[in-house]
Amino acid sequence: MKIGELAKAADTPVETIRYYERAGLLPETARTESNYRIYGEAQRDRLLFIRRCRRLDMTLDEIRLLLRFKDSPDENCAQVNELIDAHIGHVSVRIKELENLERQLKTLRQTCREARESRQCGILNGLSASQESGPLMGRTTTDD
Amino acid sequence: MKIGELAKAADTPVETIRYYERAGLLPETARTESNYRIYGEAQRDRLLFIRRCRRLDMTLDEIRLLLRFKDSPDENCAQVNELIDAHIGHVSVRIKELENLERQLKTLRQTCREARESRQCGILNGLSASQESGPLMGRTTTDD
DNA sequence: CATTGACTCTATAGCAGCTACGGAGTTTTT
DNA sequence: AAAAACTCCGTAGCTGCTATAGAGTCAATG
Repeated sequence: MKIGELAKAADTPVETIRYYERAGLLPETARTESNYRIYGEAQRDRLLFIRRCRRLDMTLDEIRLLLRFKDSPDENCAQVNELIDAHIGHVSVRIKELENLERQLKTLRQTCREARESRQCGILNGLSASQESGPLMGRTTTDD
Repeated sequence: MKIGELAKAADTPVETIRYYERAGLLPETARTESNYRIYGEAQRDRLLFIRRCRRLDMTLDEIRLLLRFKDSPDENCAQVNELIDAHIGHVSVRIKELENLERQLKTLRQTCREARESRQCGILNGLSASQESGPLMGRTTTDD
């Protein structure tokens, strides 16, 4: 199949497929006389694999590693397990960070519940650092 | 103060300060005869404001908007409130996405609890898409 | 007073992971 | 035969920095 068909089959923009080739995730493939790329099922499966990993938010580097293991089925997969564990670790750290953030933002939002002049806006004032102590906890101006 | 001192005062790399200037977040500032940037307290506060926002994961575009309101204290701050609400929305969406991801990754991880040959690795096989149905739920090879 | 070291300047390139051009050639459809 | 749709390549853009290179400036030391 040609690149456009592959693009459809894997729901991936054509540009991205070429990008993956350049990035070394997809091998350089056969070409027609007129220099069009031609793909087979194996390549499509490989691309689907990549996309699946991307949907799990893996980096291209991580995916490269996984592909190496796929390409050498005799090797021991311990590193794959490690990678996934590490990835899970990153994700859960990020979740905690974002939950923290969410809490801070909501607290901040409380400081200006209604529209008013910017100079009195609790949010702007809250962001106008003075003490770097708590996570924006020190209330400044409030509605109540 | 010179840029290096400001950098210390706001715990921000010198390069980043210059970057913020180029990006229009910090105004072009006065210079010494020898073309060194000179900053006052106002600029330092502005930088601290920016950094505080960044720690809340706001984009530079969002921060630019907030700065506009800070710069015109007479205006109504409704848009500030909107921005924060929208930002909270983004963050909580992202949290949900990541929680989903975490669940998927953990499920995937279960499919290969011990090291073995790559060809038998439940993770690699699980990622080797076949049906795009569930969130990687279809168990393939398992340890038990 | 000369030299070293720390600082500053600008301009430019790099990171990730694409996305979007522009301009040319090819293939398919009408 | 002409038009539409596809493909090619190279390059530039996005975000928010970070890291060079090469030059100039300033403070402290020998």
